[in-house]
Amino acid sequence: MTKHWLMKSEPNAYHWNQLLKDKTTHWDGVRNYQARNTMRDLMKIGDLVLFYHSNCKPPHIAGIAKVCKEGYPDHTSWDPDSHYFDEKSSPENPRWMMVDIEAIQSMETIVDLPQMKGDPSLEGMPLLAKGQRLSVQPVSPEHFQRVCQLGGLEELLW
DNA sequence: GCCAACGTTGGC
DNA sequence: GCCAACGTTGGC
Repeated sequence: MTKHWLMKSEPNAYHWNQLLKDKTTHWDGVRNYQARNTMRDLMKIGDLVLFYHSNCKPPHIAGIAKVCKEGYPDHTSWDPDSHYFDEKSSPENPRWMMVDIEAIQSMETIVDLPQMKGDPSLEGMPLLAKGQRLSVQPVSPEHFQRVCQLGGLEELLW
């Protein structure tokens, strides 16, 4: 059963266009337990991902990706030179996990946050909940479908 | 730049 | 186990 997720990235940290160039990337740097557990336990190969640009004007969904490698240790967590270094993590006892994702396709038109907030059929979407800041979060199949539709991808079946 | 919301830390 | 202090997220 394919599941659906949303992953946030600040455009100046890792831009959707970079994923288009790279084809795939490992989602390193998540240092939140709930998001880690989602990547470690729940995200499976083939699951679909909304790629969200946060902390920009306006925040928006830029494209669709899929999980291409399931949870494994985030090596940046034991790299002292990494911005994401965590002294409590080691190769023997990794504390943080990541998945790999692969770009599928850009939105025809980006779907921005005000648009999503104003769409009645996206009511209840976790992204839109007040105060939520999870960088990896679930999306219902219906909400995923609707965002694709708003982004001009209605001809495709997700 | 502001600040509300949230998660983590650490003293007790 | 509680909770105050602190740091971060991220929209505005």
